[in-house]
Amino acid sequence: MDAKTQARLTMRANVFKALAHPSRLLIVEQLAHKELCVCQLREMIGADMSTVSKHLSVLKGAGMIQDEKRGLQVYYRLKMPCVLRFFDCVGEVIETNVKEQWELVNLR
Amino acid sequence: MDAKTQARLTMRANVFKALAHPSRLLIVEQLAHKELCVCQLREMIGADMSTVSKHLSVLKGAGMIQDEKRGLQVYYRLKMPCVLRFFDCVGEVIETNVKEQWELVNLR
DNA sequence: TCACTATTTAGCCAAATTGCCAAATATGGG
DNA sequence: CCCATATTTGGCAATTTGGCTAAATAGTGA
Repeated sequence: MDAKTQARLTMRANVFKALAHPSRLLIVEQLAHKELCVCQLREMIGADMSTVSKHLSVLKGAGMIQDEKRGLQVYYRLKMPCVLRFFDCVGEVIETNVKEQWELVNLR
Repeated sequence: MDAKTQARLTMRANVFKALAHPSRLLIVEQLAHKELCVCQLREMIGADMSTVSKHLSVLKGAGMIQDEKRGLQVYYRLKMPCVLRFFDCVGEVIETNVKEQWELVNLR
């Protein structure tokens, strides 16, 4: 694998990595509806605020969300709504997996 | 976050986690064209065969690829081609990021 | 300025990931 | 059966990630 391909794939992998955590997926889902501040996301996720802040910085670092400070709060919003299209296929993958496992269990 | 939501998000995150590695992305890209055996993928990736095998088992565990043993070789193929649709958006995200960084650098 | 709130950052530790080597497993050919 | 090849598995060290607490930073209002 040449260096250029390696670089391209690493950048892409980083985008997926940003989505590879339940809390970060919840953040993306919620921001799909409307912008939210850190404290609102903290409530939804139920983790320490510092933890949520770190998750947000991961998503921001990957270019998926934007932040804007207004008064004391920092509001985040989805910058790349195209990532929402991922979820259909992800759901399809999971559905297929579960179906197959179900059939495996019912073998006789 | 209730347990059901947590479970749903964890399953989804696992699908993204499976794609969150350069070598595994290369595997998915290559299998999009045609099925390949481990040794062919090993050449493309340039890592130890055991390493490639482990990557393949991650993708298989996530339900993204299928394997079939024929003779000495094990051939893998893409089971969920819908994941290829991800790549358009991922490319868009990266393009936007790079564009913004470029503009930042050229500020004066 | 001082106190208060919202957020980020730093530091720490546990857990997960990655990649190699070596060993185990499976298959095909003499 | 014996040997060679293809693949998987187990084990280990190095690195990364995740989440907490505590400290630092920033904005608001008295």
